Amino acid sequence: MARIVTGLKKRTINPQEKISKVIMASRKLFVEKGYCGVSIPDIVEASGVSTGAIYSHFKDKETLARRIHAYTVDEFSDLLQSRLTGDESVREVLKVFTYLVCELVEDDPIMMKYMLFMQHGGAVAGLSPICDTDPFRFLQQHLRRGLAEGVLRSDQDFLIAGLTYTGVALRAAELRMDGVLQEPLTVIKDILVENSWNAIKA
Amino acid sequence: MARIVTGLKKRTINPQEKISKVIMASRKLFVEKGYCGVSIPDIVEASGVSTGAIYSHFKDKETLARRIHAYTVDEFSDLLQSRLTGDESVREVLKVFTYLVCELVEDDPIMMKYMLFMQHGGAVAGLSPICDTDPFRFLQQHLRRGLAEGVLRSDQDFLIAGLTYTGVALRAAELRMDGVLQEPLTVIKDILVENSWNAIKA
DNA sequence: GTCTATAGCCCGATAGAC
DNA sequence: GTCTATCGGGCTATAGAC
Repeated sequence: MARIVTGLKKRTINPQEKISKVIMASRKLFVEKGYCGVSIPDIVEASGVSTGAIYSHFKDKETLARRIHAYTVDEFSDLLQSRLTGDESVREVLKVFTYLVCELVEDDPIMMKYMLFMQHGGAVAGLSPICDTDPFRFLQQHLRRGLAEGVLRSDQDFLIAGLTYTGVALRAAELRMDGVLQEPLTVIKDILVENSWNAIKA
Repeated sequence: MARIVTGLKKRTINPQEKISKVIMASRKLFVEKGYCGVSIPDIVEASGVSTGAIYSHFKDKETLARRIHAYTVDEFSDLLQSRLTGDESVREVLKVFTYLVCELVEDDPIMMKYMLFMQHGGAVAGLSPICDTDPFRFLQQHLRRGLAEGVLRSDQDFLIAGLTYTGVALRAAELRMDGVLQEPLTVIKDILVENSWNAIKA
């Protein structure tokens, strides 16, 4: 208690900090090796949090995976919302999405890889596909509006328009993170915006 | 050659048949549960081939995974080539690709899921990203030609044009296989062709 | 809440009969 | 080539001291 020899004490005070460490460290490991390829001892080593502490905060490994999933989707959703004021045109909203993806790929590739790759290989059941989460539904709303306003080609429905538009940036993200694309996406983001808009515009 | 009395005999004669059974059964399992989520006993049960027989044909589990990878890439490449005569326009080649993806999603979803999802979660090291394999390189060649011929917008390089075009069909495939898209891709393939061509055309 | 130690389980890979 | 039986190892999750 009163003993404060070094700053080390602090670490034991805040459990939230440990939870956060575990989530970040294991998200990184899951992205690199897949859910089943990561053991609890791996997480202990990478996070610096002991087995006991991990199990005191997460019921089991699967629960931890679900928390990571929710955390990441929320993070992406918040980032997208923070870049919008609410009165953008459909075209502008979509552009913001593409910019965000391009910048995340370069600034936080772990998070982006998780978004793109983690869902699949359904070792953990019941995770909603990333493309069916809030931020993507949000885009769909705007695409409905775009169709109603007549700025989008009318032979497609909003789902097709959405997948077409987002497919371009998301595939660019995949190729960049697989090392196929040498150039940072931040350099080519405007070309991607133009390509994907041309694909769906009226 | 020598006549065989009953069909049963054949099974023990041909080891290739077992190899094939193992590859098909484990590809399906890998797609469903991920590499690490599938045990050898699982494969034994699903394929009907015993542990010993599996290890006599594949050095270890990782080698099996690599054989599946190679088999699948070859299969896709062959399918693509079989639909081409060699004197199509760039636009036609690309259309053939999109059609193939759309039809595979409906006819052989396991194979298509493998193509899309399996690479990631690199439990097995040294697998070339699916987007960096023969069929995709082949498309890139045509896109170079398209740029040279001036039918594609000239501010993009062939890699960007390629990822843009293929991104549309591949994302449609993802969403369809995740259950987000209700309609079979065979129904919307022409819209996808039009969208993706509009994205890159001059 | 947090730690270490360990119980109990199942896996990958092999051995040895056929 | 193919089978069954099994070994050693490493995993998840828990127990019990602090």
